[in-house]
Amino acid sequence: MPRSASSSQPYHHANLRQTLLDAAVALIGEVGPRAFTLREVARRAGVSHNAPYRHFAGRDELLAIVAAEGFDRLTLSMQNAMAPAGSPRERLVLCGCGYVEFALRWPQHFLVMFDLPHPAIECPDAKAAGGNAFQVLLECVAAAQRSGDLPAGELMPLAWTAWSLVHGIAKLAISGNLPLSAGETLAFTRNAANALFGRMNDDPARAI
Amino acid sequence: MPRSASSSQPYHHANLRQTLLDAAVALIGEVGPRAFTLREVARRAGVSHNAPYRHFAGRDELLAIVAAEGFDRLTLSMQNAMAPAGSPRERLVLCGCGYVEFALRWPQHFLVMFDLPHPAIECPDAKAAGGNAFQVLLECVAAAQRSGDLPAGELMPLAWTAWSLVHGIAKLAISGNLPLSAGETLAFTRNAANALFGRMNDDPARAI
DNA sequence: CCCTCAAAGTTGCTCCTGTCAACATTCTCT
DNA sequence: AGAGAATGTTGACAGGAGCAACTTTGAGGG
Repeated sequence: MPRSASSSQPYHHANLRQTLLDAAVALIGEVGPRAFTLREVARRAGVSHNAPYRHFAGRDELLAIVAAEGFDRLTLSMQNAMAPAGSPRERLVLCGCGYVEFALRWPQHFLVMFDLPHPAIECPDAKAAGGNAFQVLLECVAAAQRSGDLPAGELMPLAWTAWSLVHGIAKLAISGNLPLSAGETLAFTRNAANALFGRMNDDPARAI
Repeated sequence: MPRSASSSQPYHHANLRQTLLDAAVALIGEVGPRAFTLREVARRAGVSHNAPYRHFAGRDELLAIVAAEGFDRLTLSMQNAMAPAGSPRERLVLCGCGYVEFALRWPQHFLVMFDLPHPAIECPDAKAAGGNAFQVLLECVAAAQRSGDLPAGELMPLAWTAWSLVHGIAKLAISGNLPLSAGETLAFTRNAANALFGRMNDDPARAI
């Protein structure tokens, strides 16, 4: 049972599932999620065109799992970005920066997460991972409300506003509509978020 | 030469080109831009699977033209929404509402315009139409700066911020991530835009 | 008024993809 | 060692993109 190091290719592929997922992300990065092809992924992983079906129900499920992976990374990216924050307000701003940073670093994931027809994302893992990510934002907003950095009105409209701003920046940036470098985009994000939230506690954003 | 009213189907299809474009928009609305199929469009237009190639270089060009159509409608939607505005600041807010309203009314166009791999959009018509739409926003922002409703700093970062906010709202709304009706979404947009711009003249948004 | 020609549509191919079914190989557990 | 489940492979079928060759229609020139 030569399962340790090399030998002549474990044949039963060491870890095909992850290999396929990685190849899928790479391929999406090259040709976009639309031109992405299951058969090409299999080809790159060096297996037959039907091997992926032993690990995923089909193309859509593979993409849904890529999306779930993406949501997990998004959660981490926001948490990392928030870490050095001082005030709850700064935490919220940095959380937004983490969101955009994620999109800039893994645009493939971002596209799969948000640009795919919904049925593809209806996989429980992806929905749960997405919920977790949103929870990070929600807690930021709630904390800022408790501390008085944001007005004490309804939680959700505030959270949607914050999400919309950073989501828009992320989307426009990775589609090439903002002629900025990655660093400039992050600086811009911070300024935009400050403009939105900096003085919001002066005047409650009315509920929808 | 019975070209006027009816007769027995002009056979050389009265206006296949537009018929195909309309069928394409309808189909995209039903199945999304990914599952959209040239052959199905031809089927719905009642022509053979190769007739579209007499009018479009291929699938991508047809989609690019749908996108161009979309940008034109977006321009109109913003201009209509702005019409009743009083102050330049209100003009800007209503312009954003027009943006979101467009996305809610023609989500198919919106998806094709922004969710497609870039090469598909590299058609001159689409780029020009997109430029026109952006110009409407730019002029709103510039006018608000001139009137003092917005700080007099750099134009572009302000415009990008405004665009990002409404683009994010539009994108999240049509992908079902905001649990709001169309009317609620528009009210929410107005509030969010007011929150962003209402007091922005107190403190220049620093340039990137 | 007929004949020619270009435009607009059609049929028929080739290549590629997603997915199902049946078969082969390998691993694990006893 | 041998049974049974994982894991991969080959083969087949339906459907889409796009190319080529053929056919119909409409417009103009003699």
